[in-house]
Amino acid sequence: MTLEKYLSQLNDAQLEPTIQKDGPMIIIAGAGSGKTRVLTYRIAYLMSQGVDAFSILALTFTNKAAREMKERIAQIVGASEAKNLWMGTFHSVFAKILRFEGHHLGFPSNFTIYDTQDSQKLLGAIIKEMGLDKDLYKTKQVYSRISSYKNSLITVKAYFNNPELMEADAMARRPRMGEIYQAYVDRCFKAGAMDFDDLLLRTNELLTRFPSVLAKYQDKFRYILVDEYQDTNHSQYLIVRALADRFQNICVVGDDAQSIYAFRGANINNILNFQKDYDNVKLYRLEQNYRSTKNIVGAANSVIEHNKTKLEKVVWTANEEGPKVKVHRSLTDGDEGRYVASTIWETKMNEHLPNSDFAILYRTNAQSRAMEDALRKRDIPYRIYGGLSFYQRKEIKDVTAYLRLVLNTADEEALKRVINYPARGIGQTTIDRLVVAANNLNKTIFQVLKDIDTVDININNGTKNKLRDFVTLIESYQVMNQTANAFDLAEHIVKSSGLMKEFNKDGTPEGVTRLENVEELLNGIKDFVEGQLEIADSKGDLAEFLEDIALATDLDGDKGDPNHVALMTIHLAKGLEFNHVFVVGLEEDLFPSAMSMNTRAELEEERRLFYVALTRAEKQAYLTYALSRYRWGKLVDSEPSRFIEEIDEQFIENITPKEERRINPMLSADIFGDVEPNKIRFKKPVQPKFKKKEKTKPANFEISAPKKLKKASEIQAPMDASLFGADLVVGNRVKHLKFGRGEVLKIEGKGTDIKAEINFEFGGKKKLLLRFAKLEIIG
DNA sequence: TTGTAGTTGATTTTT
DNA sequence: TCAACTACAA
Repeated sequence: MTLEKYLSQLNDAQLEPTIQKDGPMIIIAGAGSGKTRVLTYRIAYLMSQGVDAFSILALTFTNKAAREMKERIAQIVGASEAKNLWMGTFHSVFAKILRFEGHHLGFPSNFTIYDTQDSQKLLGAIIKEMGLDKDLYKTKQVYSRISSYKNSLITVKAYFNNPELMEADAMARRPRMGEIYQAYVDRCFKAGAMDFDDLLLRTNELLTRFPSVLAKYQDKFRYILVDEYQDTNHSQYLIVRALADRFQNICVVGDDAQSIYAFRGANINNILNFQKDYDNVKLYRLEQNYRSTKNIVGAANSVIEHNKTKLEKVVWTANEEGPKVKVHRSLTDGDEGRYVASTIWETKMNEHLPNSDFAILYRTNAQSRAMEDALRKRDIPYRIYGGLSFYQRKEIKDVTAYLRLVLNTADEEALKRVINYPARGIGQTTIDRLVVAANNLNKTIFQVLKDIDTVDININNGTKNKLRDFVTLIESYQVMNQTANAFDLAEHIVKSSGLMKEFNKDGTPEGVTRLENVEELLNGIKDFVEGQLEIADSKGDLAEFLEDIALATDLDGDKGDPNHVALMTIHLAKGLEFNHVFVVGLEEDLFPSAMSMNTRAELEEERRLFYVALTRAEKQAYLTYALSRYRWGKLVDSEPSRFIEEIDEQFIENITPKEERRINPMLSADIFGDVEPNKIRFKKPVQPKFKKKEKTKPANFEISAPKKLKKASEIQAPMDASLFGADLVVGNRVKHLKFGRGEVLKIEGKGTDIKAEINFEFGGKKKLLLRFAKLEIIG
């Protein structure tokens, strides 16, 4: 397909910014208005106009968004050209640049990236070393304080020059914040480590202090595109400004109504004031929503109307009206889960939908449990996104800490993590003394370890021997790293360090899972090494792998069976879409969160978050809430969220759960008896205490549903058989969205259950249900 | 120095 | 509720 054909898919509003080649421009893109399409086609268009892929920089909010966009561009311009684009998150792109240029700032090219955990551990250690009260200086709070300094480009020096900031900290009874900040920055520097915020802050430092470096990258990135501009913080804003300053070919895309990261420093003014930052800014609006039904768009619009701070725009849709947004009330969070699970079950069976058409979105990760339990009872496959990501699990961090240390022996957090794990008889006292010695001598801990014989330190000879053994161990890994690839090294480390034995030791189910996770990590390294070898200028070495995982999120690398219900926080769901979306836990103090109701700005952010949630839905949105919910292990009463009330009534339908009345006559009489069907009562009802929430569950409810379903699928079966797989035979070559090309090995089953075993290029042999798998026959 | 029992405190969101 | 940290005994 030619580029013209692609461009012809766009409407006028989309086409204009797509082929606007030069100059500063801003695209205000409403939810579901096809902004990703505009961005990808625009990049393809630029390349068709002779712009070198190497000089295009596209910054996205997640790695996943970057990867998907790159894939789509590859389809248009070819993979080899698309490969040369600079496309990724702010963090990953500038981490790469810092590896090249970090030496200007005194950082080694193999610097470590500290994750939140590393940073907080280091801060905890510093607070302890300084002899401060840990209840007053809570590591989490100190960390977020420092993070916000960094995001606002307040360096240690700037901090001490700013009496207001110092006073604010003193008022918060933390007068020594500045010293902690200083110590933290020093220690990171000495460890050859940068935290997430440093990746941006140090980039700024690099571009400001070294004009030649700035000029180099200004000249390189002649066209800059920034997605999700409403979520950029001050630090990111300055980087973009600096780089775009020379050619001013800057295109930012965003939606102020979807700004949901102010809590971590995103500045909505970046998008509101963009037109003031550059001359002759072209403004485009994408207001037609292609994603959702009229009812969903209408409901979302009526909610966001309540916000005062916003850019004017009218999101509309030509899509069908669709069903109304359904609002459901439950007694408890457990009932809420059962309602969601049974609705998914019925809908997917009645309408023959794959699990992947459904998503459950919530405000806090803790809410996933009730949903999980209910889905598991009904055998509905699901996947939880976010939460504790794979790479943050203890056993994974244990392994990667060894890898980090091999690469960068200055990495203090990695060293502290592994020096006595598995146990080697090197205790806390010894480590404390080592840290003190390292600080006094201005050496890294590893250097002190290497010089343990000459350093004046109060450690007995037995322990010294253990320390020497440890040094020898790490150095042997370093030698191996010279020649072996990342996989062989990692495997060797897991076996020889005693980690494997340690994980093997306990036979508990958790221990087994841990082992499996380590195995998965090793497989991941193997895949990475093999994948990287195909890329020309990549060695497939350890450093690249570590950088990859340091910046990876759980949303990345969506492995396994793709046909599952998605569970995630609303924040994670941004940019995604699903046919059926359940937004659960719509209760005051939960959503909006109790911690975000102090100021109008905070509440408006919660409302934008709700707007994002609602606009994820294509066909049907459900809003659910419970009258009481377990929080902190206690059953607490809750009121419906104000956001439900804010939706224009014409777009919603209140579902009165019949089974609630049936099994709880007392309830229907006392509480709901006088409620009209389509009206929700917003006064807090007098709540009888239900102790045994499990027992109140109607027993026949779960049994009746599957029966009904079977019938439905039987009726549909003959029709389906003719639709799916009829023309697929063994030996066919097929193409799958996720697994790529493959060959059909076997076809089995009949009716709706017709399955094919296919050997894919990515992922190997898979059995797929043809009624769900969207296969394209290619030969 | 190690292991365990008991206590605490956190649940807002994440690159 | 539960994980993570602390204090204490061996």
